Amino acid sequence: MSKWMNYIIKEGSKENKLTKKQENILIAAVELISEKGYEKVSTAEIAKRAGVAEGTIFRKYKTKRDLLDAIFIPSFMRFVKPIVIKEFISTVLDKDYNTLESFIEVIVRDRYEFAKDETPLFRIIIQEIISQDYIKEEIKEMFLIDAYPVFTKLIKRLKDKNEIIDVDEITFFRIIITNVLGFLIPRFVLFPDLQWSDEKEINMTIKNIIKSLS
Amino acid sequence: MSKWMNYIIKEGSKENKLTKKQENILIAAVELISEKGYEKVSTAEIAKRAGVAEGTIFRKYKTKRDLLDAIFIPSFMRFVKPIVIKEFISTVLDKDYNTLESFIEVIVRDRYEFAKDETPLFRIIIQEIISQDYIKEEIKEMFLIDAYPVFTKLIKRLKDKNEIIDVDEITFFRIIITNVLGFLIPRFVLFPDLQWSDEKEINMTIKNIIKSLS
Amino acid sequence: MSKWMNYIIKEGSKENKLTKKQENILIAAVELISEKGYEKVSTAEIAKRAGVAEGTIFRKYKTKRDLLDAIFIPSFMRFVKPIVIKEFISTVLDKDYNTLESFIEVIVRDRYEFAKDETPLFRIIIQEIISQDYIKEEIKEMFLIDAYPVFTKLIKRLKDKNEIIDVDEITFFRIIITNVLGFLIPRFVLFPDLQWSDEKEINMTIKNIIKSLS
Amino acid sequence: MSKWMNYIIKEGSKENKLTKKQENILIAAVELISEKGYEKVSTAEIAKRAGVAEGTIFRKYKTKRDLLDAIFIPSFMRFVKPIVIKEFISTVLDKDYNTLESFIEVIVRDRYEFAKDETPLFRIIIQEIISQDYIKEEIKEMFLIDAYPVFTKLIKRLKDKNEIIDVDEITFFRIIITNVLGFLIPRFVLFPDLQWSDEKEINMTIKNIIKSLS
DNA sequence: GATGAATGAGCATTCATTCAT
DNA sequence: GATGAATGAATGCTCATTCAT
Repeated sequence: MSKWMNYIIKEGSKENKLTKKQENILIAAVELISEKGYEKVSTAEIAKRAGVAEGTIFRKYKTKRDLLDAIFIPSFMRFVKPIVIKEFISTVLDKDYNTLESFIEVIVRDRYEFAKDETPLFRIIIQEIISQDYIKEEIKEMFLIDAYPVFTKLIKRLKDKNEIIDVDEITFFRIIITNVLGFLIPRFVLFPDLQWSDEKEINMTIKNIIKSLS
Repeated sequence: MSKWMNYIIKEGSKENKLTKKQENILIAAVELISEKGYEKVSTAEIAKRAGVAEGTIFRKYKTKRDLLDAIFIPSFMRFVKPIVIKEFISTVLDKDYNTLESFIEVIVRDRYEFAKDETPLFRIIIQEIISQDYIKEEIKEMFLIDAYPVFTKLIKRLKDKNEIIDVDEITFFRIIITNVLGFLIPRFVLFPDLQWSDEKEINMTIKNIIKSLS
Repeated sequence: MSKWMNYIIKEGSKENKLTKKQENILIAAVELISEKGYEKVSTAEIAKRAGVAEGTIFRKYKTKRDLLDAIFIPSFMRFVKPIVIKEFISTVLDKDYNTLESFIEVIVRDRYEFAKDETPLFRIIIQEIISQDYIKEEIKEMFLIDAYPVFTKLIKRLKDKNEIIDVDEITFFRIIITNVLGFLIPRFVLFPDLQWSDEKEINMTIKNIIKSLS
Repeated sequence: MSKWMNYIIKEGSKENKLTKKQENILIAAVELISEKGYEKVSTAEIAKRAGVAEGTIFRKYKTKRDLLDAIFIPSFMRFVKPIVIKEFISTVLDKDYNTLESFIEVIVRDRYEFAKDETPLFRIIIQEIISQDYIKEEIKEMFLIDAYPVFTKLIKRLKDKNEIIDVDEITFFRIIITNVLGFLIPRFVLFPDLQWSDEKEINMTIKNIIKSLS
């Protein structure tokens, strides 16, 4: 089981400890939804692959949607939050990652590692962001509440060092997101079978972000 | 009605002329599928928005999937083929677009115009490519049959002029696709509401492609 | 076109002359219903094979059932009536077919010829008799009104000649029907592909009827 | 509930025990299909008569056709197999039924008992044989694999005793089938309401078969 | 907690029939 | 008379969800 599958299970278990069966349900759901898409997978199918009765899913998750959220939300958080939360950015800035480049590099590589190690979860995240409008609202809100003030500080600091141009917070965010997803979506969702030189792509993504900002 | 909506309708009418009601069905289907995704839209919903009886849909389109294909296939062709078909590339090369930059610029701007003018169709295309594995196969096949030989010539020519490095055809194709979609998907599908400087993004996309190739 | 297909068309034409298209509809309907059964054939299918528009069928026949009746009723009459109607029996009795055997032979051979020459119509008749309870009522009524009195006379006459035992009219009728259908249904509907010695079977059927009656 | 309705339910229960509701579905289906024919009965109608929700039918039987097969196949086997399987024929031959007449009598009376006790099932069998061509193929195959070799032995034996003429296996089979169905179809399917002297008909059927064979 | 039979609203699809042209 | 687009009720079937055991 992957590191993050493990994390989701642990997360869920803060409130109610997950049984082995509940674990299997989550694993089966991630596999199937990632392969076929949320709408095309039936709860009966998930139950069958998980080796449990059809009703068992609904003991823990009131609805099918709840089950998806139990997968999507922590995955999404893990993927997005580090860009967004105070602690992460402070840490980065306080450390030797004191330049723009080291900061961007950490972000890109971390996102890449996640998409690579947890491709099924990454696929689910992308599917959901595309099809669920409400998620875009959540992202916007999350950005405004959590990221905006931190970004203000960060931008000021980098600008003081003459490392970046005078950008507003939204543009700063957008440039990073666009470049990261612009690499990871074709790489892991659309054309995973093509020949990719990942290291080269990562470096180019980093450089593009920096160039856009400086 | 948009230019390309119009095109789909005209296309269909080569064989069987579409009635006003059949037109309304297509328009309603594009709107709804683009908004909610193919799986989440019911034929009853499409019929209702189109102002027709549910049975009317099935007079023209044998299945719900047929209806989607009648929208998807011509849109997809319009989006992808110009990169791929002989005539287009020959034309480009024979004209004053004789340098790499002019060639790339035409491709990027054309794709951008399509995604901008026909955003609902573009959203449908992306949804389908993500969820339908068989489409990836079709793209691969289309590439091998149509694009590969033309690309060979094009690459040779550009290399002779020292405009590009020594890349194989697949890499050439991949670099273009990745960069174009890496811009257009966040721009029109994921975060259409953010503030975008389209002209700047287009230029950066062009430059990134060129840089990757040279 | 077979003799009896021709007859059905002529029959219908007593009131309204059938057009060529209406003829084609009848022909197509007989073929398809005989092959696939009434329920499994759609009016659209019949229209297509007949080379007419879907609506055309309903100009002549108000409902699909009307169309079947236009085929079934005259076919059925042709098949059953001769046993039942006065004129036929009188004719038979007045001629040199003056013995039981000649009478039975005419009936059996006529029925056989019909089933052989008009197998599709015969199949439709059998299908209908099996599935439509109201037809059994019609047969009963037809028997009581038309056949009963004639049979009374016929039976008396044959009994006077000592050719038959003392049977009531219903039994007389039943013995004939059973034996004829007991041969023709397996022969033309159930197992038409087996090797059959028709002449031998016909003779045996005749003999069985006579034996049952004498 | 009849003996064989009971058997169908038990049969099904070898693998999955049938619930009371599933039993009711089978009973309702047999009644309705026998009365109106498979095509004319809707699953909604069956569900209503069985007193269950429509979805309940499809929990056990994936399709409406599966439901019919669950009724038809064991009924058909019960009706046909004894003529066809080794054990039955051996048993018959080894016992005191050592003459042709006793053999034929067992077959005819068994078939008659089935059609009498399970008339609805018998009606369904006949409907199906008439309308489903693939069943005729199955019968042919079953005959060739199971019955043919046993018939060869049986015929040889009877011929050695001078009880029958020199007939091939197919003819032997056909004569029995034709005569049995030629009695039972008019008796139980077409005109069940006529006055029948069953004992007399059975004897005549037996005699006809013997006469045809000797 | 777990089961799986049962539910019933919802779905895509069919098709006899209508009617404006 | 003929057409064929349009209809809408009905059909077989799916599936998330419930609940008695």
